Order: sequence, then C-alpha cells, then structure tokens
Amino acid sequence: MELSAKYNPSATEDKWYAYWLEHKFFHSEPDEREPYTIVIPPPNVTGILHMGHVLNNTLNDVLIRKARMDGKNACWIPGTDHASIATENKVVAKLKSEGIEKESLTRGEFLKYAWEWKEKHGGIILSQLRKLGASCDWDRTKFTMDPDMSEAVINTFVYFYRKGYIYRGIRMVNWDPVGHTAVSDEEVIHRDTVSKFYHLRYFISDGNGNPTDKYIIIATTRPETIMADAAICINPEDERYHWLKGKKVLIPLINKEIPVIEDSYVEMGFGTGCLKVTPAHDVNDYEIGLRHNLPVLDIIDDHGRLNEKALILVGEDRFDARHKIEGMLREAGNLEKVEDYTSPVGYSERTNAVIEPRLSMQWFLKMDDLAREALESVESGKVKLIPDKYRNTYRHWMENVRDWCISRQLWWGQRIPAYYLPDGSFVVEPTPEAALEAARKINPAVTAEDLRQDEDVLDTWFSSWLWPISVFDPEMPGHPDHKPGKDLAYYYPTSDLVTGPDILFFWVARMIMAGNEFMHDVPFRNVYLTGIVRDKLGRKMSKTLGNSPDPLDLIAKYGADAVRLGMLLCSSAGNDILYDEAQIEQGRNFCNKIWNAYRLISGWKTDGDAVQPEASAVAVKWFRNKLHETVALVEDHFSKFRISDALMAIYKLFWDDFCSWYLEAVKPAYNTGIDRKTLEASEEFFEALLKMIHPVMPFITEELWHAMADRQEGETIMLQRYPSAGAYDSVLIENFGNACEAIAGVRNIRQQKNISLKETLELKVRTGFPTEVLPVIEKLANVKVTVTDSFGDTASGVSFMVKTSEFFVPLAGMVDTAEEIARLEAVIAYQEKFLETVRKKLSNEKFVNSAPEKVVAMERKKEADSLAKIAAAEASLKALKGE
RNA sequence: GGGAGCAUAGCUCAGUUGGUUCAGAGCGUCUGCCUUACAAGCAGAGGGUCGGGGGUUCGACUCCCUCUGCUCCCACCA
Repeated sequence: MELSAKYNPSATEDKWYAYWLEHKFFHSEPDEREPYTIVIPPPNVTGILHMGHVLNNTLNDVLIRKARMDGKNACWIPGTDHASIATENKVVAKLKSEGIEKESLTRGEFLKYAWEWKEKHGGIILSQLRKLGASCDWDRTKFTMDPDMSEAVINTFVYFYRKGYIYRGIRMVNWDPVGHTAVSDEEVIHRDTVSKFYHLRYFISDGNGNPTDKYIIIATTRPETIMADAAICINPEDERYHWLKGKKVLIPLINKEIPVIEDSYVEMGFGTGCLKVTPAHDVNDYEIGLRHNLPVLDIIDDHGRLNEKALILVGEDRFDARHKIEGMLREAGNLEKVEDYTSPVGYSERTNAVIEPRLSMQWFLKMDDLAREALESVESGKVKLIPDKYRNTYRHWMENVRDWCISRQLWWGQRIPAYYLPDGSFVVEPTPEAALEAARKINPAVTAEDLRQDEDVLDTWFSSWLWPISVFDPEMPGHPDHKPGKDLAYYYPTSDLVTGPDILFFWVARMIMAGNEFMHDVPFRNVYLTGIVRDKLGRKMSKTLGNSPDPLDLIAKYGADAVRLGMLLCSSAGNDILYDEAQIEQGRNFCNKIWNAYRLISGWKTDGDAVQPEASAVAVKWFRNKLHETVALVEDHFSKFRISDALMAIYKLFWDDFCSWYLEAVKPAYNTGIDRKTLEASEEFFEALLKMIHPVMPFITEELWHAMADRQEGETIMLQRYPSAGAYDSVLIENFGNACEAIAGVRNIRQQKNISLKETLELKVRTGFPTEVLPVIEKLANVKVTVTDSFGDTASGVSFMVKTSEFFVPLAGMVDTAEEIARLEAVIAYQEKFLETVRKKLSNEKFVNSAPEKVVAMERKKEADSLAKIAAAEASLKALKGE
C-alpha cells in the first residue's frame, strides 16, 4: 500500500485510544509488581482544558507510560474537583441570565441546579484529556463530591474537631463581595493599585457635638468608610498633635462625635500622621479597636454595599459611594485635597473582586502542629521538591502559617457538620442522627426539628487535601487507626506528583499534612513543580488577552503527539514555559520524520543473495552501541526528572543518528535489494526507537509499531518493555563520529568547489585512522579512500583535519593556491596561540604540582596534538608555496 | 518593606562536587540543493569577552563580594 508522504494524526489517534480503552490497558489492580502511582491534580469539574493542563498532564502521562514500560504496575487516578467558589459563581451567573436570583432559591433548589450543571459540564475536561492521550485509569475516576468522598471530608472535620484543632470564632476575614463568602489568606492576591489619597478635614468638637473652627487633616484611601470611624488616632510621641489629646472630633457629613486616641501604631511620617480608626473595615484598625475598646460599626453588607448603619448613601456600592462621597465632602468643605496614590490592594483569586476586610464568625483549623510535621517531611527529604529551590519558599510558608479559615459562605460543597441547639450551643457529629443523639445529652427535650445545621460549607482544599488517600479508601480520612483498604495499602504513598508551584501551599503542603495525620506517611515521594505557561512575550495566558490557544484546536491542527512534544521541548522543571506554536510545528515535523523513516524501511525488499556491505556492517554495529549509550543517558535524565533533556536525547538519536547517519549508511542503491542482516537490524532499531519515544508520542508509535509487523489483537507498544541500556563501545562511537566529521569535511569541500556529489573523489588519510569506519566514509562522501603515510603532491588538493587525523582530497587544477595558503596560515596562527596558552600552563610548576594528574596529562596531549597540527599545516603550506 | 531566584548565540535554554580540544543544544539565520523516505526535507556554514566590576585559586560560566537589570513569592503602612 502506498503511504502518504505526510503523517495524518486524525486517522490514527481516536482509533488507538479506543483500542487502549477496549483492552483496559490503563486499568490497574494491585498485584505482586512494584506499584507506580500518580494522582491527577483534579481540575475544576466544570473547567475547560487549557495549556497549563496540557503541560501538566503530558508530563504525568509521560511518567506513567514510562513506568508502565518499565514493568511497574502503573496507576494514574483521574478525577475532578468541585471547586466551590468557581462552580457556584458559574451556576449563579447562569441562573441570573435566566432571570433567577440565588437569593430567591432555597438551598435545596439551588443545589439541584448546581448538580444539573455539574452533570452537563462536568467531565468535559476529562474527555479532553483523552484527546491528549492521557492514560488514566478511568474506571477509578473520582469526584471530590462523590458521596463517599464527601463522607471522608465530614469525618475529617469531626476528627479534627474532637482533637481540638477546629474552633469557631469571630475574626477579621477576607470577604469576597462578589462570591459572597470569606476566603482564606492564601486566596487573596495583593496587587499595587492606583487609587486616590483623600485628605479630609475633621473638625474639632466643642464638646457638645458642634464644630469649632479648628480641624485636623486625615489622609485616607477609603472615604466611604468614615461613617464607621470609631476614633482618630495619633502617635503619643507626636508633638504636632499634643494639643489634640483628650479632644473629640466630628465625622464629616454625619457629625458624629468620636474621640482622639493615642497609639504607637501610627507612624508620624506617613500621611498626615493622623489616622482614622475604622475597626469594622480594616484589619489594623480592628486591632487598635481591641486595644482601646472601641465600638465596631459594620456599615458594609455582603455585597459590598453601604447598609443603613452608614446613615448616608445607604444601598450604594462601596466604589460608587466613594465617588459620591468625594463630591459631598468637597461641597461640605471637608475635602482638603486629593492625590493620586498607589497602594497594595487585596483581590479575590477566584472572582477578582476587591477584598473587603470584614468581621465574621468562621471556622478555623489550627495549623501549628500540622505545619511543623509537614515542614519536617520536606526538610528531611521524605518528600523531594523538584526543583529544590522551592524548599525555601515552602519553609518560609510553613514557619509563618496562620490558622486556616475553612468555612465558606456558599452552598456548593460539603456542609459543615455542626448542629445548633435552640440555646445556641452546638454539637459536631458526622450525621444528623448522631447529632440529635449528642444534642439530647445536652438537652433531652431537643427534637430533630430543633437542630439547625451550620449554613456554611467547607473550603474546597479541605476536601482535596485528602485526595491521595480518599481516592483509594474514603473510609480512611478521619480514622487514623482504620486499617487501610487493599488499594490504599498497595498504592499509597503515591510515587510522583506533578503540579504547578502556585498551589504548593494550597494543595501540596496540605496533602502532606493530611497524609502525615491519617497515614503516618507522606502522600508522595517527589513533587515535580512545572512552570507556568506563558505566551512567547512572557505574558500569562489569559482570556482577556486572547493569547491562550485552545488545546483541542491545536490537537486538531497538528495532532496530539505534536502538541505533547511541543510542550515538553521547552519545559525544564520549575521554569516558566514560553509557549510558541513553532514548537508544536517542530513536534509535527518530528512526527513526519518518524513517519518517513518508516516509509523508507518498510519499502525495502530483501535480496536473498545479497551479502551485507561493509558500510552497513559497521553502521549496524555502531548504531547498536549508540542506542545503548543513549538509553543510559535517557534513563539518567528521567531519574532526575529532566524530561525535556531526555526527550531531546531521543529526538537527536532518531533524527540525527538514525535518519541522517544510520539510514543513509545502510540505504541500498536504487532498485537493489537489501541484505537480510541489515534489514533485520534496521527493523530492530526502529522498533527500539518507537518504544523510546512512546511515552511522549503514544499515538504515532502505536500506529507504526502495529504497521511494521503482524501484531495480535490485544498487543500494544505501551506494554512492551522500554529498551534497556546495555554496554557500549565508546571507542567505536568516537571513531564513527570522526568518520562523520570526515564526511562533512568532504561535503564542505564539494560545496566550496562546487563539485557534485555524483562525482567520486579521491580521499587520502594518514595511516592510523581507524579503518573499520572507512567504508561508511566512502559511501556517504562518495570517495575512494586511500590510507597512506604520504599525501604526495599536496599542492594540488585540499587538506583538512578531524581531531588529530589529517585528510587530503586531490583536486588537480581546482585549487586556489592563494586562498589555500591563507587558510593554512590561519590554522597555524590559531594553533600557535593555542599552543602558547597550553605551554604556559605546563611551564607553571604550581599547575603541574597541584592539578590532578589526569588534567595535566590532558594538557600534554593538547600540546602534542597542537604540534602535530602545526607540522601538518606547515608541510602543506611548504608544498603549496613550492618550497 | 521582607525573602527567593534569574542574567550564557538572534530566540528559548543546558552546562550535574572549579579542570577532558568546553563555551554547548534546539529553533531561527545564511549558502547550495525539488538527490529515487521526508522541501514540514537534505547538505554545509556563520554566530557568544558566559550582564558590569572586584576577589579567592595553578586554573572561574562554575565559589565569594559588589553594582546593574528582570522575575517570582510573602507582607496590614492609613
């Protein structure tokens, strides 16, 4: 059958993925083999595949496929994350577009919509991963809100509550007015933001609530909060304001009287040195308020609007209010001036809303003990971070961690299992039944109807930190004395985790905590932290910039293998990836190269009588050694998670060594058959190469592996053993490399002298050059080689050197003597300079005495080689000059 | 404000205890080729004072100090 000159991925990818699924090659069950386990970083259940996923899951798939081919029992657990805030936002937005407000729904009604949404959109991303070729064990797919997974979360909550780690308290939290929930400190992103610095006049009160003509100036970025001011604060050391001590001032517009207090928190040099204290809307002010017993007046509601306690601008959004109050203050004569000002402002990671510091009742998990142990796990090397520069960051975070705010004012998630009695006390139990029983111990009269469950749900990370445990045995979390199930006992701890550094703390650190707590062992051995995918200008991929390509479009255009290779080419661990479509083109081109190598080999016909040419014999011998050498190199790269280096080594082995040198060396002349030995060796090499590439490019390798031989139904390249590194003869490899250089030398001369490849030339080489590789030179350079001690008339030809071997091509009548003299003189000049530096070293006693023997010997060899080269060049020069 | 990291060819990056002829790779560039696997290709070539300065050493891309320029993380200066 005639094969197309181009590889067509669309014709093969779906076919082979279906084949793999049909034969359950991805499925794993515990057995006597060594397990190799990866849990997927669960993507948002309603998310769509983006380039970051492509990078991450390609790496995961390469590792898992490599392990599978290494004979391990490889298991990659897929699944999705319920992503409370993100998903709830999407559902709320969707309902809103249909004219339904969340507030108008009961919790149950809303959750019904949410589950419908999840059923419709959930899992899209998992099907996209199939397009990429991900070899996940789909039978084990998990979702963080599966009933048993949710149960694990509840049990964990109860466990830590009973342990005394979970408590409830009023805290200043980061309020997200768009998500209508508190978020953790880690979910707040601080960005320098241009705003205004308003200088306001606060008039001194005469004591009866009436303004005098004296005033002080206070600088603030948030004039809309002045109605909640509880005091004005000055530094007690500040002599400028001593006259203010004990006075009262009036809040502009509402004329409310508030005291002047003193606190060293105020910096005299900043702003006007005079601070308005608004305990309800600023973390520091809250602290000051506590010290000075100030009342807390909360004037902003869940949506970020002023409430009735503000007295004015009630119902206005905080930013509208800021704008409006500026005018009102100016009109009232309270606005001294407005300056531009840049200051860090907190934004919600999920909704990008400006965070409103707000007091509220929340649930917290004590972190100190958990963090201490989790730090130890990394410090001791039980968990290795790759690259290890993240250890510093990790340590810093673990040593400064604050208690984890785990409650969220949302409905989509695991509801906190705290049940309130009518008197306000509460019990924490895994089920309503158990809660009732416990409540009756407090008050026997309580009925099920009297109990009210806490309205909040748990932070999503409070479920995903259990992921490496609960996917195998959801009964384990919360029960550290439970006997792990068969799967958990076999697969835990998992082997490697591949994820982004942005969730090192959110997720990785907390998984380590949960692992230590419930399994008394870390959840994984190695954490490979990828970079962030950026565009080629270094900008983050984002929808608004429109610089984020759709991976499925790329797969459709170039093929999944090309996309995978393109992503890996530029991905060294921990470094950001500058994505460029050109890399994916390179991947496509590589597919094509593989495809065409197959076309060549598959077209060869054996000629039963043909004996193996010498050139083929040495090429076969050389490539076998080269293959062994490269496998060893690749294994070394893999062991150090240098995936892109491993890939490049294979890429060069295939393209340069196999295609450009080996195949050209053994390729039979036009219309002639090939000998059996060479054909068999070629097929063996090609198959080994396919196996080496398979983890990175699963589709094309499966296609060609099947095409090259009669395979049985149920056979697959993905379960073949990865080629093993055998011994190799580095002398042969070097000799062959020198032969290649000699070939290049002749080709170079041909190009310079414009001599066609079809014209056979003479090539002389000095005795001593390994004769074994000469047939290859003869074939690929189209030369007739003579080994000799004497080049004869070197004036009528061109010489060149490979390492220390001298070659000569007689070219009667074609030599530009002047040019050749100039070239040789340049060689001599360069070598003499080089020789000088070498001799300088060797004449330095300190060098000779203190440097290792090997290094000194090397310098002596350099000296000898250089002398030889000079001698050769000088001889040629002499001949040219006719001396 | 605190901490960490980076700076090597036009671009993206390797360079693994300071020592192989070590200044590298891929891509791009230039030159010549539609050569019977592949022009998404083949052959060949050019290209860098390893950010600046100083120091340690027989020897520094590699270790130390300093300057400059980027990046990231953490952080409550209104």
